[in-house]
Order: sequence, then C-alpha cells, then structure tokens
Amino acid sequence: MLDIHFIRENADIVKEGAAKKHIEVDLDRLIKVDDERKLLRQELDAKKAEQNRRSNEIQILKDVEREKVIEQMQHLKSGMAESEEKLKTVMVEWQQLMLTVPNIPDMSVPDGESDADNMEVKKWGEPTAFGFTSKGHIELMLALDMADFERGAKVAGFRGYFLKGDGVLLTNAIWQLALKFFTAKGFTPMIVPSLVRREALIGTGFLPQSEDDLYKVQDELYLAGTGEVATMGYHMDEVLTKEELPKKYLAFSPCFRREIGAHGKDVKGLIRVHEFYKFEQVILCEASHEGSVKYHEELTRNSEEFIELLNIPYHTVVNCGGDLGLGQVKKYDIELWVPGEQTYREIGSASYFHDFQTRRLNIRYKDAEGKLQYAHSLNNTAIPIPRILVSIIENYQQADGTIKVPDALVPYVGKSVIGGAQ
RNA sequence: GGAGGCGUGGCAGAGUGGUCGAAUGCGCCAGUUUCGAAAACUGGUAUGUGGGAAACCGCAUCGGAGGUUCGAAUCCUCCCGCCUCCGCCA
Repeated sequence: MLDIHFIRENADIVKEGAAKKHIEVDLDRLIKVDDERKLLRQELDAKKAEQNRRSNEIQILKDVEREKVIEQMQHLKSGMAESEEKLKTVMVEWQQLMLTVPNIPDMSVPDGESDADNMEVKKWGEPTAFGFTSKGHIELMLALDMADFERGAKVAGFRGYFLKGDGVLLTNAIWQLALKFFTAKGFTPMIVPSLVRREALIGTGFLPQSEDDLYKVQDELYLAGTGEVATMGYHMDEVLTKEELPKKYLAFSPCFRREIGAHGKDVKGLIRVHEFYKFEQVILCEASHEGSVKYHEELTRNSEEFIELLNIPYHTVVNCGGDLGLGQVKKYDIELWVPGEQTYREIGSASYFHDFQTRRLNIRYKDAEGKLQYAHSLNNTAIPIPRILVSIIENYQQADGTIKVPDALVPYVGKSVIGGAQ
C-alpha cells in the first residue's frame, strides 16, 4: 500500500508506474473518493465535537434544562447516523481502491510485458556439455527410484509426486547445506506456518488480487504459497527498535500453489508442482532506498553464491515491469540451466518492496529522532525443493545413468555418486 | 469438543456509565545536585488523523467489529487471542 498523501501529490508518477507494470488502476476515481472521504470525515468530526461538548453540559444541568438538551441531542444523533452511513460506504470503496494501487517500479527496471522481456544481467558458467545423449530428470529419477510420479498422481492428483530413496537423501543434504550457508550469513532460521490468515496475505500483497492462486481451506484460512507470508506476518503490528534492524530470517515452510494460470505448462516432472518446500530469505531494514538496494543485491548475491557452491550454470535476469508483482519495486530472478530443456529455469526471485508491505502489515520502528517509520522489506528464495533437484540431477548426470553428487553435498549425502555399484 | 477466567499506555497495574487519553509504580528523556556517576528531587514522556506558518485546537483509539445510551475502558452481542480444568490427540 502506498501513502494516500503520496498518491495524491504524485498521481502522475503512480500512473506511469502502474502502466510500466501493466496493472490497471483507476487513480482518478481513488482521488475523487478520497475527496469525499475527507469531506465526510470533517463533517462528522464537527458533529462529534458538538456532541462531546453538549454531553459534558448535560452532566451539570438539572431537571427541565437537562431534559431539553437530551431531547436536542437525540436529534443531532440521528443526523450523525446518516453521515456515518455515508462515510462507511465511501470507506469500503476507498479501501478496495487503495489495495489496487501498485508500488512504483524502480527506474532501472526495463520495460516489457512478460518474463520473455526480462534482461540478463549476469551469467555464470557455461551450459553443461555432455559427451553422450543426456536424459531429463524424470527419466533419471525414475531409473534411480528417486521419485514416483504415477503414484504421485494417483494419491495427490495432477502434479502430485513422491520423493524416494536418494531423492530424499539429496533433499536433506540440500537443506543441511542451506541451513549452514545462510545462518553463516547472519540469517535466523525459522520454521513458519503455511496455514495463514487472510491478513497476512493482504499484508504481503498476495490478496485480494491473487485469490485464484491460493488454496483456501475452512475457517477463512489459506495455504500460503511462500514462507514470506508468515515471516512478514511475524512482526505485524509491532514497533521494532532501530538497533534490532536489519532482521534477517531464513524461513522454512511447505508451499502450496494452485497454478491456475499455468494449466498445460510444465505438465511433467518437478519444475511446477502444487506442493513444495522452500527456504526463503526475508529482510526487514530501516526505511532508506539505498539500504533496500544494498540488501537486495546482498540477497541476490547470497543465492548466486549458493548455486555456485553447487556448481550449476545459471544466469540472473532483471525482471521487466510487466513481470513485477503489485508491491515489488524491482526483482531479479535467478535461473538455472536445465539441459533437458536447453534453457534456464527460475529457481528464485529476489524482490524489494520499500514500505509497501510494512504499511499493510503495520511494521514500524523508531528512527534516530524517535519518530515512527515503516520499515522496508525484502525477500528472496534461498532454495526450493524439489525444483532445485531438476538442475542438479540433469547437470550432474553421467554417461552410465548415475548422478555425481555435487562436492558441497557429498558430506551430507554420504556418498559421491547416486546409482550404480554402491 | 465441553466448562470457566482474562485481554487497559514501553512494562507492571488501578479504573465497572459522565472533564478518563486514562491513577500509581517501573522504565525512558531533560534539568537540579556532583569533579563525574549513582542516589535524591523537579519536570516531561502514546498513536493515528483533520485544520493551522506556528502556538495550538478538533476527532478517533483501553484486543477487533457491531449495539444500548445525551454520554461507554466500564453495559450487551459476535469475532480474535491468551490462561485454567475436562475430553481427544501426533
């Protein structure tokens, strides 16, 4: 959410930003509704002031005088009820409109409509070359009994999967390495809820826009698509001290995505699934653009380093305006080489939000002057399971169908090759 | 799932219909004192919002949303959360 004062004073900038993101927003309507809101508010405040004044008089008055004033007050009251009703209607629309106003993308964000327009900013390693005919991760994993997709579909439906045997060992090894790596970077590990209330999803900017992407369960609870939701909700309605910032969390959680708009995409394998597990980096920092930019680069670099540790070719792209979410100011995607598809596939997204999320979540801190400020927030994937398995398995496959274990993972897997003679 | 209790400022804790935005204590900030500090004393210490150049003034906020009343922290309803006991359970 943006500050209404900011929106009013910078309507043109906000409109340009929305256009760059290809998000429709009716700012003129919002400003008109806001005018009405202010006017009604002032009217009502004046009436309440009158009411307060007269109520105090009533205490002192006696008998007939008192009865007279009370009668007058009853009149005033019915007039107020009308104003309140009007204001309530206006506020409903005001709230709805406010939630649709996107954050403004950074100047450095390129124009474009979709992920096809994202621009490469960094490339690391060369696409893996094989001296043999390489296989896809599905074939490899099935042959090594690391996963089961047929039974996955039988039990869990479309996009269901089981991880098995060395698939689980490999997963566990990645988690161990991630914990060690990211905690060494100063992140506090947390296991966070996936089952969350609506407030946390509105606060992070997933609702009301993306209702269709979320699983909703009974009792107005939702299954979050990322640990970011609960981790940001953690400090909801809190006032932090300047000294405890930045807060750096490494959140682990199961993640659930309906992938409603993705029917027919990535129908097989572990690239796109409804249920997965993710370590997520989340940062809350002081309210400065320079600080946000600094931490954004840091978050991105952390993930790049982790991938370099696994020694998988990747590139980093800066997302174009049309590929940015409502609250995001700027976003980098890190994409790993997938030999089976001869392309890079996203394994993580690093974004910063300025105070867009913290305004909605009411997360503040006291600055050096003792003034309350909304903190800034950022997040980036640390590592997603099982998607990361795709790139590891495909890039590390060997001619005999076995899979070499990346050096960094060997201590945690307990062997250097998956498959073949043990 | 059943029964009961509770939710007040940074914290502790009064307040059960009328100058209550809220006693008191602690904490915090400033001053006096001191070579300096501690102690003591004095004063100040919520947030949001509207108006105003400012001083200042209005409105709102005692978990949240409604309601009763001229007037609600206080009474009523629903919701959320916490605690205790019983039941169930990994």
